[in-house]
Amino acid sequence: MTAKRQPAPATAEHAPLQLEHFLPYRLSILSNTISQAIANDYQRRYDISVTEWRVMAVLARFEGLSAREVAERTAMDKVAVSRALARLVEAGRVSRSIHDNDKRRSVLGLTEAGWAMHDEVAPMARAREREVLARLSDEERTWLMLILDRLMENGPTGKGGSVPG
Amino acid sequence: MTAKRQPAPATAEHAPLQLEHFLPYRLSILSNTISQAIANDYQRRYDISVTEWRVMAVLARFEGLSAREVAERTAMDKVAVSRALARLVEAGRVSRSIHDNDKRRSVLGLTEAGWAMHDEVAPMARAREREVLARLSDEERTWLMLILDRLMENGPTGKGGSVPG
DNA sequence: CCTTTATAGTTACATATGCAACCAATTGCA
DNA sequence: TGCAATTGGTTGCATATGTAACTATAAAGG
Repeated sequence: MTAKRQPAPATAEHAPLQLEHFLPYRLSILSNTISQAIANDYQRRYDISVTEWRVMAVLARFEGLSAREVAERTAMDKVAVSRALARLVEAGRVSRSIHDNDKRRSVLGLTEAGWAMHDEVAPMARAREREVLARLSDEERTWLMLILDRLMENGPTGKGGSVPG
Repeated sequence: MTAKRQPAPATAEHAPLQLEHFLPYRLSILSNTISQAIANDYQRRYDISVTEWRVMAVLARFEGLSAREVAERTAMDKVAVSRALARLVEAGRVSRSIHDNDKRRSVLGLTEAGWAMHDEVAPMARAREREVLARLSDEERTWLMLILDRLMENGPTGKGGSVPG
């Protein structure tokens, strides 16, 4: 009959991770929960996924990008972008034409309907972000931004490229 | 060369999101990149996924948990845990028996092989974490921990507990 | 020109994940 | 007891995502 629930006796020899203090784990929980909370605001209403929304957000700022450029700006891979675009074009939210001087490239932009949706979702997303940041003091917010900049410069692992794969 | 991509003319009227400064987006990139970097260290070598590793990490600290308790401690849902356990038991890394007084519950723990793997992977994971944190000053590290605590207390959206236990 | 190599984007397949329905053991309570 | 409600866990199905292979243009070099 072994002891009940305490940290396993093996602890001393094995030095297990404390997941709840482990940075990657905490970031993952935090990130998922926040993104999910925002997504809930629009996913059902507009039948759109997070990746699709990100593509729209980029196209709202940069008119006429190609799919590859969208991939760069969203840090998504090109397959994900391709699929998101297929759905968005199908739904009439994004327009796609072919580049004049390079028939491989597409030229992308939001349609009227795309803009209409964007103009409803963007403020909701910003509101959620404010809600989260409201839990912090001014000082903490300043540090957070600084720290994120630091962690992400040259890619989060410092190895160079981001999102290894 | 065509003019460098400017914010679309529509910007003024539509106030698009600046994804690269949007907290949820940045967290998501950072989190994925770090987790992926760590996962690369062990995924191929041991044929194990991030969720499986998390289950093992919890079982390394708490011997004899049930599947539901593992789910609580990892913030994964019970289906994910069930599937991770199926693979881990199959691979001989986790032992599963039935609770004496409640035949629904399983009683889980690492096997010899499980411990052996754990003892190789845990130090690598910790090393990666240190690598990331090394980009910050002592002061920044302190703030980061504080800020994460703050953002995650009562669940990241402030709506309800998400990492109980 | 013709061949080689690179680039934009799509498709196919295999795996992962989320949700709902489900089975079985347990508990609550009339 | 006996039956409804609850809980631990698994399974099925529908989606999502990553990797590699593929098509089509384009660029580079003989």
